[in-house]
Amino acid sequence: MESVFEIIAEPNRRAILSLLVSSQQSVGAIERQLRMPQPTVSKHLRVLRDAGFVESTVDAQRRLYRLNPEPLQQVEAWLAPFRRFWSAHLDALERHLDRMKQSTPTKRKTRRKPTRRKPRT
Amino acid sequence: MESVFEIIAEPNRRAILSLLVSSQQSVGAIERQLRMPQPTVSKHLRVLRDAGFVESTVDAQRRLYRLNPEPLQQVEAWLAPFRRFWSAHLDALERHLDRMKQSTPTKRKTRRKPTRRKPRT
DNA sequence: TTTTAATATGCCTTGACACGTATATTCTCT
DNA sequence: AGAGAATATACGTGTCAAGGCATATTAAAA
Repeated sequence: MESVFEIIAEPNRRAILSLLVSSQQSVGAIERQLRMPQPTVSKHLRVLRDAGFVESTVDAQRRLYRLNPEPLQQVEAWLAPFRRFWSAHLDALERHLDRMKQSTPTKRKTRRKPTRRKPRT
Repeated sequence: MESVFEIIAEPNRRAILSLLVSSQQSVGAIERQLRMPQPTVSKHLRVLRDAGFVESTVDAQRRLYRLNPEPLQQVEAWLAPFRRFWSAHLDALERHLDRMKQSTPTKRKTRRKPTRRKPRT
């Protein structure tokens, strides 16, 4: 289980995380609210904890799990560069710029019609 | 392949998406820049396209792929509620509130020592 | 029309992971 | 100490997706 993205790819884990936004929860509480078998909850919590998404404290026999934001910030970070795509309604503009750049590392004078392209090296 | 999260769970797909941030690219260009076999690229692009992450236009035999932001906005949306966890440095405050809520749906009088916390309810 | 470039698809294998069920572990309370 | 609650872990199983390789497809160039 490498990246944070694989962690949050699992629906149940996302559910657990979302649940923990409001407050910390015991395993049993999660189990009941999300209607999933206890071993499933524990296993997912294990994964989440190993990945640093949650932390736990002990309260007698029960464990209270709470959110730890760091790993999610990685997602946030990855997402950042894309944000410019919807932050304004510059859809058209952006598409325009897109066309202009058209970077293709190999030298390539590609145009459409009469002038074709050279047989690429 | 259901959720957008599973789509971006794959490292190569994330790489492709990131590559498309700068400009649209042909399959071959992606293939070369990311150093991955062509079928792999095509397959991932297929997945990305089916999921609405990219769109393509035809340029002779080659296809130009460009980004489509919508699906990523879903990630953004899911992430939103968590943002309050790092937006301010209210880590301490937040942890405090966390403790206060402490919801445990079932009736449960199990307490620890003489004076624990009030039996909730 | 034959060849070559660019991309897509099909098949097969392999590995990862989620789940269910059973069981172990650790507390608490009587 | 014994019973029961809360949580963790082990094991076996099925599924599904990613990769490799070969091949099909489409378009262009010779």
